[in-house]
Amino acid sequence: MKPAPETPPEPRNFFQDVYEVVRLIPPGRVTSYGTIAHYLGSRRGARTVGYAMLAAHADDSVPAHRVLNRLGHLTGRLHFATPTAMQEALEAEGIKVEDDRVVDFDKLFWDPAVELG
DNA sequence: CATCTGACAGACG
DNA sequence: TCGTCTGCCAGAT
Repeated sequence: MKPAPETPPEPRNFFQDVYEVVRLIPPGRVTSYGTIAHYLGSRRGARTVGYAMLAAHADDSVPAHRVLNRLGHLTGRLHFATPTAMQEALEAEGIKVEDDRVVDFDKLFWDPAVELG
């Protein structure tokens, strides 16, 4: 048995975990920060998920444009290359966006806890 | 080394 | 019903 002086119960990389889940979001579908946080075990860690998305910019394989807040608003659109990049990326997948909000957000919602098991 | 901020969400008065 | 505060985690100053 190792003393594990600096090893928390589960040192899982939150960011890395977030990236994997986001990568699993199928085209034409969307999810929310809170849902991902909840799926990862941090119920109130939605904020950190948003922060992870910010860092995800360095990774093209992470479709950050499919992650919105719980209201279906494009909260992170200002963080993209251009203010309209996020909306255009969504529309390119067949998702309608009106007034910075995803239309039929409920129907397009993708819940990892349900879709993945 | 201490403090604040940030792409959120839920609880409380 | 609305406004305000706390919780979460990592990075920046």
